Amino acid sequence: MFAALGDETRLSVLGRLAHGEPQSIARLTAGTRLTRQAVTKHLRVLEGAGILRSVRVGRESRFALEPKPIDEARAYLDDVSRQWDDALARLKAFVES
Amino acid sequence: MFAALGDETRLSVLGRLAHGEPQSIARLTAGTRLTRQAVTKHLRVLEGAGILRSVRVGRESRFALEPKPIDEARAYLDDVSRQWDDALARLKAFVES
DNA sequence: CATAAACGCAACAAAAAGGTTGCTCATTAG
DNA sequence: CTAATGAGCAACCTTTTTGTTGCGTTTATG
Repeated sequence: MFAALGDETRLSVLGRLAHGEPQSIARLTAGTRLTRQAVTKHLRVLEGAGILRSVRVGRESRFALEPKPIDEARAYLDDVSRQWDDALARLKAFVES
Repeated sequence: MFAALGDETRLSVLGRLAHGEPQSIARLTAGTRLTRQAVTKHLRVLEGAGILRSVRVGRESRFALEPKPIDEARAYLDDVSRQWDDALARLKAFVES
């Protein structure tokens, strides 16, 4: 999941898909300096991580965002952050005792 | 940032640091099947991403969590999620009009 | 129907990531 | 003081990622 997000190209694709409608591969390729196949691979990675969902309509594949995995990632970070806060609080309590 | 989180070993290190006190490299290595150097590399990656902070105390380096970058990542995911919700809302409004 | 657009698949090349080994240095413990 | 522990550095190897090129297939368009 995080590995899928850990790439500039994929993050930019995500950004473009986040605030618009589903887009085809050719459309997503325009605006990058990469070939269509390179972009395709990135899209498949994101799809494999469950972040995107693709639908074939006519001769094009349209990719759209799938918000659930993103929420899960957010929840995970919440967890880490909260655990750390707790650990600090315990440390503080220990030091002050 | 996400790239730094996108590795099992590093995630587990993060998990172990999240709910405890700062730990040395040798300590973090125990419990993995990796060599100390391998773990060291992962720690440096996390440090390079700003997720960890290391302090040399005596002959050991202790690593601790730095919560700010994690909050930033969370905020980013919030953003993407919110933008997508808005996009869906706009689409819905458009369809119903 | 002929052509072009959008895509999938496979082979390949280059670069980056992940990991090990060997050696050295500094710090602590006995 | 001596030995052992905790680390840093560098070279090297293997695997994964990232990207390209070439070719074939399906769908739309003039």
